[in-house]
Amino acid sequence: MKEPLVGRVYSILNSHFGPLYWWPAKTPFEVMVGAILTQNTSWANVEKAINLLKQNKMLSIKALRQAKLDVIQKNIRPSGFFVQKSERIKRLIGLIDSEFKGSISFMANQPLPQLREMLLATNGIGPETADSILLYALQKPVFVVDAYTRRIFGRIGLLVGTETYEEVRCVFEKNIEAETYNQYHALIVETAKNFCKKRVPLCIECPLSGLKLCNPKLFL
DNA sequence: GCCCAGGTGGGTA
DNA sequence: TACCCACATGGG
Repeated sequence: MKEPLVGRVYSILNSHFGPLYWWPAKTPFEVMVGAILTQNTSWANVEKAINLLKQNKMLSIKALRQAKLDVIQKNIRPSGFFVQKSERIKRLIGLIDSEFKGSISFMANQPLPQLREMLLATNGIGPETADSILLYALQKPVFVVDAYTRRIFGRIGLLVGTETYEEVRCVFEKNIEAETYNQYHALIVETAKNFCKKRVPLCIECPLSGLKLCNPKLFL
């Protein structure tokens, strides 16, 4: 079937970009906040919000726990959807406090299935946000599926577009090593940022024939 | 001025 | 299940 392509694409992208050391954040909690702020939002706008939070010494679980909603909203305004996102940040902190003693390191020691279930049960945390938190903040072996993943692998022909989130995640998790989940998602985002808007012709080596397939009508 | 961005949840048929 | 829509800012 087509699935071995998942591993092949990883090799191609990894040799092109090299290690990317994701997620772009200094602490696990910063990853969590970033994961909420980036919901349907360009990273450039998220960075503005993150920088505001840093400037105002708001980017800690303690500070955001104490902060009122309207204060959080002023800080995260550049990332858009700031009313919803401020509530989502509060709910995430509420989960950490009520279920994990307010401790992210304690949270990280809990088993993956329960963690994922609790995150998904939190209003405003869907599968992508949950998995970004699990993988990049808590170091759990989960592959993150995002719009870039669907776009790139749709163009390649590996996805038809009707797959559910869980179906796409399973395709990746079955075909690559857990140690590469972190780097692979980073490579996908990097690829999309570098190529999708520039309309670079799709070019990939066929794993069976070893021939390079170039389709000038298909673009990443 | 228009389109889109590293989603999510709620409503409707 | 399969669509629709609201949510909001900032860059191209």
